[in-house]
Amino acid sequence: MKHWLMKSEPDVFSFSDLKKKKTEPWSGVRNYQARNFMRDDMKKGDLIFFYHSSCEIPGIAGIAKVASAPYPDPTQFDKKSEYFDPKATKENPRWILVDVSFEKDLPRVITLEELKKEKELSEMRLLQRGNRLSILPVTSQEFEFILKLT
DNA sequence: GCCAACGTTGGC
DNA sequence: GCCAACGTTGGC
Repeated sequence: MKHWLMKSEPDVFSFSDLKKKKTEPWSGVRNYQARNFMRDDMKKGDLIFFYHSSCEIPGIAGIAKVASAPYPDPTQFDKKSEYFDPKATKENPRWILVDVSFEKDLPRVITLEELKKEKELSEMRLLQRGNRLSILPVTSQEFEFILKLT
């Protein structure tokens, strides 16, 4: 099983929003690398760190999981959506997503500040310079280590 | 195929 | 609000 970290701005869609809704299609990803992770590497049941970005206290807010196989992001076909892509067609969809579902709460938010302090996490993708990807792989070792921080 | 210009991300 | 870093676009 692979592990992931997915960023979301809590003002737009927070971990508690996911908990309320149970499952959410991860629409709106418009970056090829992030898309490829969802299309090629994610498997139903993979565990996800749900990360809050661009907010007062950035950090990992909870655990989610991949809840579907990959399928075309419907917002790319929707002219009224801010994610509409005129170059995408039903025959040739450009943007692929998976459903993400609530898995479990963490005892507390694990802050970015905290993660940065851990020597064991110095290689973590999230902490590398200039990382802007909204979906990142997390190694099993990193995943287990971070769980123990709570 | 190169690269300058521009837009976006996200921590601070 | 600032700005570093990076992705995308489009002219050539």
